[in-house]
Amino acid sequence: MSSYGQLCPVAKAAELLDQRWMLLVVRELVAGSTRFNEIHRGVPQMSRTLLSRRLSQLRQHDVVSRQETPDGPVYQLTDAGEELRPVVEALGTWGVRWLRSLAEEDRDPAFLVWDMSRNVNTDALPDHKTVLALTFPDATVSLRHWWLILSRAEVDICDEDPGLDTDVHLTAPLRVFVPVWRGDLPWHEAVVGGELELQGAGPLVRAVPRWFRLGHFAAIPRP
Amino acid sequence: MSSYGQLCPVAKAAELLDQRWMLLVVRELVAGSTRFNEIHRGVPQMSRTLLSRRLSQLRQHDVVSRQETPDGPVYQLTDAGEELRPVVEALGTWGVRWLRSLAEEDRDPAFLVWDMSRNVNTDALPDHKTVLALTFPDATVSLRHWWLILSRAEVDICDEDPGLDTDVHLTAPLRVFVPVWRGDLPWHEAVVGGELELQGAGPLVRAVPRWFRLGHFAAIPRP
DNA sequence: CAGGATCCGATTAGATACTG
DNA sequence: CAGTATCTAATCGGATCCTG
Repeated sequence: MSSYGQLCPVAKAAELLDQRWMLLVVRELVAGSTRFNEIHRGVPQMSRTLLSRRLSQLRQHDVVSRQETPDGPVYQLTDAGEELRPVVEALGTWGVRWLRSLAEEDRDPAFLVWDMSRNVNTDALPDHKTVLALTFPDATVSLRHWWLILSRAEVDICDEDPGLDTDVHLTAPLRVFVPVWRGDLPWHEAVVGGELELQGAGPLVRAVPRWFRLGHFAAIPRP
Repeated sequence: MSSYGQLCPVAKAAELLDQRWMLLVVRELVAGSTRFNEIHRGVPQMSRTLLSRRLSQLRQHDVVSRQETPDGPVYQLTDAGEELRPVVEALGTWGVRWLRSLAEEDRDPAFLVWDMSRNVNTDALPDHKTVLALTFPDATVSLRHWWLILSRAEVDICDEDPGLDTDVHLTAPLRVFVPVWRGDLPWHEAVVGGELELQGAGPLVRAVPRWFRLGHFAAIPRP
């Protein structure tokens, strides 16, 4: 956290926030994660050691508070932290508008599914527990198959067959589904193009697109 | 510029922007600097080598364009770059509200005077060329004395006596003047407290505060 | 689950010298 | 003025192992 030696508020803010992973940790907190492992699920490629350091730094600057509870520590944004929301929003808005090209390694299925799980439109779900199987044919074998167990109470992610009946099976290459999730490609266009397939009972299949809100920045207009 | 391996727009934007000095370079461009050395004057502690690298990266991502002119190369924000303004604004707004404590080394007189020079309210200046001498008693000897030569056409900075008649002499420790410039301490309060002194003809002295707009984020309300 | 301590390797920033 | 090339030194992040 070496200093820039400048009095400018941008410099002082950057000193804290431009450190590696820092903005993504803040993104997770802004998104509502509070537990250490919950935050880490949003930044799985970050080492836990570093996450710990970053959280300490945020606490030192009164951006985050930490409270011990019977269930373990809970991290929460302070008033100062809450006001970082516009920063993250501005950054994401800019990113989705102007940084369109994604490298292969950016299409991490683990993050994608985790992001899906926290953008479930619980109101639109069927009354009963529903199992949505996901297959990304172009992903590494170990990251190719996922299951989302959806109910109004909670959403579970499995990376191995949970042994439940699958209600709907979604198959699409990451090359297609990631742009859909980011809002670069309309859902129906991917379906018509034949690259996004849905199998299951008709009414359920038609309802699937409403089960999710898509990624946070999908609705941002593009240049 | 190693990748975060995430599809999230915040992550993609951070990959580019969270690199050391990057946001401050963007700040300079947003502030209107276009020439290499002009940009560097805003980030004097950054090595020119690194500034060169950062500008290349910004060009690679179509944030900045570079045009050869008879006077030399000119850097300008593209449409994408122009849209980084909200990011810098959000960051600075947050910084000035929540990061109040400045270390000694953050009160760099060189940056301060440079920032003053580009926040001159030319409309409020006297008709004739005016020399404002600045003394920061608590600064290192070599950074203690400055002169601003103010006219409606241009503003010049000198770090040694230009040999012109001084119209107004401002004396204040950085410990006081930097908070004034950041908007943490009202100008008149510093004067009343006796720590900000102005010497010169009465009408000129009274006009000085109107010659500057103060730092860009000085007017942001504080929590 | 939630980390702290340590060590090592990769990155990368800075200094220096050089070019047109 | 406006950079580039190269080398080195310091930093930082990740992996590993450990704790309660």
